[in-house]
Amino acid sequence: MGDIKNFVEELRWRGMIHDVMPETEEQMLKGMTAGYVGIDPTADSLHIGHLVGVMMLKHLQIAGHKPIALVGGATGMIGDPSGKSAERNLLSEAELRKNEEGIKNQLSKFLDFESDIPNRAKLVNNYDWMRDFSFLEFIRDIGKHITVNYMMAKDSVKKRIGADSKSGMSFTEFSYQLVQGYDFLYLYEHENCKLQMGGADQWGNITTGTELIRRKLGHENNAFALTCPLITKADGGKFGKTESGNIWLDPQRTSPYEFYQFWLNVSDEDAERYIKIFTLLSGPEIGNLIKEHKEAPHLRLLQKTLAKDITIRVHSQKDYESATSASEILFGKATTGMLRSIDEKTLLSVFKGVPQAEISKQEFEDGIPLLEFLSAKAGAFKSNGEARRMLRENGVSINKSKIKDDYIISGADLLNDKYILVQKGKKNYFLVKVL
RNA sequence: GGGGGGAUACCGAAGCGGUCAAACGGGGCAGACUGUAAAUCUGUUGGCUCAGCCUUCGGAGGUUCGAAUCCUCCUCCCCCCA
Repeated sequence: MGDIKNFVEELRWRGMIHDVMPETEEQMLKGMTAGYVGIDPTADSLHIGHLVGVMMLKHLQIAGHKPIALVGGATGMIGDPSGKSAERNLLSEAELRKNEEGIKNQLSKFLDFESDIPNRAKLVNNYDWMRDFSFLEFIRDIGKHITVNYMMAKDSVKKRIGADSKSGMSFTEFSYQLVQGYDFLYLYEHENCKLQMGGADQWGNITTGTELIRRKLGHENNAFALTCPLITKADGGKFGKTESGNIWLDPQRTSPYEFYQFWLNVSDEDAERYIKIFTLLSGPEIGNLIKEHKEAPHLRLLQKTLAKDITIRVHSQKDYESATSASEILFGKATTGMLRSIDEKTLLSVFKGVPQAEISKQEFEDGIPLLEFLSAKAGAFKSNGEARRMLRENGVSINKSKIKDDYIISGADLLNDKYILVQKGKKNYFLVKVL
């Protein structure tokens, strides 16, 4: 340890810097510095949108600095107005604590909280210091140092107060930046934390913090800010969302197979950016990968490398392997015949991440209308109408063979005597088990 | 407290007495093309026992042969003045 690497430079070549406060780089080179990222505990799991912040902390630790993950128990009860057009629902304390627990577990896959090193990672919850801070104390000791004029100048506020705002802004939301700013002040004083990082949308909130530190503690007290660009998709869509919602780190919410598939499906353009952000591969390694990928784009080396790296880190080597073998069977040249030749154990492991449904043997033998089977039973469609439509569009397969609306499900369709594979389009699979 | 504006399907937004299950855009889904990519093109996007029927346009009533469209009351939101 003791070796300090150039943290800012590392993030820079990875394209992870949107904005840095002047002299931040100098500070980070002086010696071990603590830096933090705030995480909203809106759920008991992180999703991949959180991953950028987590990676920043990871790089911070690698560079020899001390990462602090701040779970925003208190701020999470308020809701950050940045980037939101409407106020959010408030969370109860019980929910917050449960969420904190889940987040903590996931973070430890990335950060070293355990070792006996000086820059061991630390997890804090701002609820613990905000809880007993009375309103009167707060406005007297903190609110005093920041003018409303200053707060109103922030984009996050202007957007909500301007004429085109649709819902106005509550005092609670308005106070948000000050509460977050106080977090920074608190960590500065108690953890000697001099840096706050976050997404580009956090710049305003972070600088309220550095401003507060300067005004309350005096000008010799300098705190720093660094933000990374908001992760986007080349086509303008939201990063980290799919039809079925967020991509979570929790395997209960997003199976390792889906997780792997998400990264594998990233576009070429995005893959080049993502691999720098979400893996720890070195510059030269990434340069080579990009070069190789361009020579044979159809092999999708970038996507595969990216997906592998993250899946193993978040899940495990084993999960990665079963995800790839499942992908192999589902997207490879597999045919109905091949499906039939797979033994039950393999079949089940392949479809571990695929939605499954059950149907009784009795019901099956009595004969079941195709539409009902596809929608109500298999769960592939929300309504019979949708199933009908998809059949018309030639988008439904059973056991990898396209079917028409006059198809009759029978015992001949059973794989291993009890499974039927329903497929909607190319990528959506559903496994029905006949018991 | 006063005045004005608004609430339409996943989102944005038309419609202002029948031809409205509701234009248009975005998003979603599917098909073609491909590399399980992007771009593009096409179809589709309330439900059903689907060429017919049923339930929808903030809520409750009313006018009318007929209402998302008119009237009354209610709820919620925004803006301006005090």
